[in-house]
Amino acid sequence: MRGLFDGPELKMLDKTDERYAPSEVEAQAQAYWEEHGSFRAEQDDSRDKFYCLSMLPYPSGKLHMGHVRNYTIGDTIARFQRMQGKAVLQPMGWDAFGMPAENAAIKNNVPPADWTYSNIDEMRAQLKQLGFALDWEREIATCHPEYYRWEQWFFTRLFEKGLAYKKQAMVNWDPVDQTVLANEQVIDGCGWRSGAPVERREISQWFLRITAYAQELLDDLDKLDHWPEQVRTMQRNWIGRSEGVNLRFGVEGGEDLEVYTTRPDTLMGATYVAVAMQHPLAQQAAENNAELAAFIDEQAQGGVAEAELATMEKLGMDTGLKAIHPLSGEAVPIWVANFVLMGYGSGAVMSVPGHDERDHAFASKYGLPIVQVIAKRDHEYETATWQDWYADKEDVVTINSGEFDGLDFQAAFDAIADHLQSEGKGERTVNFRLRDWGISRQRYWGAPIPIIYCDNCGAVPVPDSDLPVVLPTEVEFEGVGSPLKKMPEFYECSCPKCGGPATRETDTFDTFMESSWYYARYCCPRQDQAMLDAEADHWTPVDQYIGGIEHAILHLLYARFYHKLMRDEGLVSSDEPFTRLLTQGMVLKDGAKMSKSKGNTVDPQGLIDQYGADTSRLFSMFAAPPDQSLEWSDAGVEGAHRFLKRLWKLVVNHTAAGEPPALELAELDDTQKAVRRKTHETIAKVQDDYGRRQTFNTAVAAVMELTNELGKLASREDQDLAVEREALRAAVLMLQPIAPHICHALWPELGGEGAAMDAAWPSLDESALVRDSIEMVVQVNGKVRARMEVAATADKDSIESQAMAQENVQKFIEGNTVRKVIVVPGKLVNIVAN
RNA sequence: GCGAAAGUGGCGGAAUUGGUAGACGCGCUGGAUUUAGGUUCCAGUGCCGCAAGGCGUGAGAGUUCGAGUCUCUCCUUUCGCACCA
Repeated sequence: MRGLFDGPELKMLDKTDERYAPSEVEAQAQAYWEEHGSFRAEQDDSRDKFYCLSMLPYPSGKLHMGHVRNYTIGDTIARFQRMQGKAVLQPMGWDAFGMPAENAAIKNNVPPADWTYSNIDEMRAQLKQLGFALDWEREIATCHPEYYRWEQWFFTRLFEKGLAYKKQAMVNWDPVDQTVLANEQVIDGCGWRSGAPVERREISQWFLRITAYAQELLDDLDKLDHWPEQVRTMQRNWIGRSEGVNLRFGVEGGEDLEVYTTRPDTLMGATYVAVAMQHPLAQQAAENNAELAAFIDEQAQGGVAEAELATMEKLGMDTGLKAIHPLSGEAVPIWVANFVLMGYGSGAVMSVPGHDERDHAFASKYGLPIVQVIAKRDHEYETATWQDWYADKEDVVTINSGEFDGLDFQAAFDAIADHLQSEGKGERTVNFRLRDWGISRQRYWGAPIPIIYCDNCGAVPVPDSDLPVVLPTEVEFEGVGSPLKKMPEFYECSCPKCGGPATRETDTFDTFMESSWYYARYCCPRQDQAMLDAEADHWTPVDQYIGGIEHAILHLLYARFYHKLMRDEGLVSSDEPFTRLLTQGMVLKDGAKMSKSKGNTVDPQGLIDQYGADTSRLFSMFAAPPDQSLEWSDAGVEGAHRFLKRLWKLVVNHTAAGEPPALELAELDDTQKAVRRKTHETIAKVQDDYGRRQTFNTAVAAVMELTNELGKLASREDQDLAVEREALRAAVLMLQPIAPHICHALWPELGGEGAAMDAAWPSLDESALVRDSIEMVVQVNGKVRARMEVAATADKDSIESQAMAQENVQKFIEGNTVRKVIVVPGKLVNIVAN
């Protein structure tokens, strides 16, 4: 079969060829776009800018269906906005650092860089095959020194500002492989390779002070009114602002013990204090207590993931030390408990077993005293079970609290906080659940942390002139520890301050560092004099961001934080990086997430080869709304393909009937008017679905309805053809964002000027929407009993009387009294009778 | 354990502001075209019932003239939990 086009110029279809041949259609369309630089983004002050961004992929090998879905959503929005007249930027790049490259290196004996770059080449080719309107001139890979150079530079700025600092933090330690494990590498408490029980171990690591921005990160969530509410809620909970009191228990013969509580009103119910195993008091007590030392040792087993810590059995042991209660002056025991985390607050908590479930279970287990200090107002408080003792904040009063008795929550909070404050034993504090961001990774395939350690000068940032600190790519990879630690040519250096012998940091950055600012770098990817420039400020913030819901907290919070850091460095002027967010759902097969380990993946390449890019794109947009999970279906793909074939044939048959005359609105019969109304209803709906609702599945359904409607134009009168032409032109333009190749081919057939992707969105004729009459439903007691045609201009009274006159309505109200009639104009009438 | 979602025919889903439940697609059934398979086209298709009608959105309660939609309780599934990306 010969091709439909001889070259990238727009050509008319061969009228003898009625068959839809996606591979040829798609190759021709892509050649045209390539030739015309159709995807290039340029600043154009005559048009509004629109920055459409999909989360950049990790180059793991080949595209998977999740990628196809994500980038089709992004491309659909980008192409739609372009048809709305916007200057659109849609870039693409690679989140190229990470563990899988190291794992592949160990397994296949390939350097991580080689593996990564060859994956990028493969995936780039696939993205091009799918016809995404990406500006490839702006492509970046985060493993390029030209990219991470600026991240290193920015880190040294943060270091100077005191926003980057070092402290001890817990990691998963594999005692056999002598290496740090990621949480996902800890399987049932054991290392994934060695199988050895994992230990919790503290090492010195770099942190970014995200807590300094906690309040702003929380407050600005209110500005993000185009983000899904659940994402904002999750971030709010993650930041976890609470108001409470930092208070101090005295310790006999030692420094005061500080605890944080949000419930100072229950302070009189604190019958013991629990400290973390790494707390100095615990360590001190263990020195003279072999049993306690053994307990602490034993509890160091296991991983550091919060889910693991939160579900493990709550165990503890008495230190033998006593704390002095700040109100009562009584001595209460100090216990070590495995659920108290050194990293949170001060590593110590006051325990109120009368009103906290976890404390209650712990106290019951170890025979510690339980005291009730809150009761529900106006109730007998001697109740049978402790759960009835009320830890609520509403409608409660304090009891058993001496001078603080009889107060409600807020009064007790204030009275006790004020008392502690005046005694110098505590102060009101705002606390956040959010912890500072640990950015050190003991891995090779990442951006080197630009710090030099000098015995005289301490930690010294690498000077700008020495950046980037380039990661060596020729490495021996054995899988035990980072290769950088075995490369003196990398870590041996001299101190930038004093010139003395010094050692370079061998840890690398968390890969979230790269993905926290790439969106800004796309705007000026080749800028070699600065991290960002004016073009970055022109395009940012991103107008539409699309990515997986799994990034709802970490990535999105880090990127928001980074944006504020860059703002405060004068690099951007906005407060938030992403104006609108769409979180796409997962791609499932047989009800489970597609994954290699489950063996239920579908290779998009096979789909493209068999059906073409347009069918793949159409299916992924039609099968489910974008923010919900998408259930894979081979039959559904067939259905999408069938629709494209039908569309192709519709256009071929239409053009075969000859060139239609101009529309003569006055001459249209009722059928023609109805089809024309459908056309314009569809334009209005699809525009709303693409733009406001972002429900692409219903947009496709609406276009399908429109093409189904064309079957009603049975004859081939001139005005039939004119109405059909208008409908088909609209259908092709409305489908262009989703199935751009076939629409590119069909558009000139329908008299379209230029390329379909450059065309303006079809204009809506409001007058075509006008109806003479409307079908309304008549209910009796909420059940549908009749349908009737009502004049569009009818008032409520005439609608009501028309409804009452319906034969079936009379039948159902017979013998009853009509109590009420509700008329919802244009929709229904409900007659209440009994 | 904590946080966030989801649950509607045989299947994916629709119902946008509390107002006709099941749009659109798949599948299935029947018919037409075809030598046949496939393709394509037409009609039907929530369940029970001959029909009239009744029932029906995970379960149970509530608010309302009216609830898939709002409130409460419960069940199930999925996602995230700070070193996977």
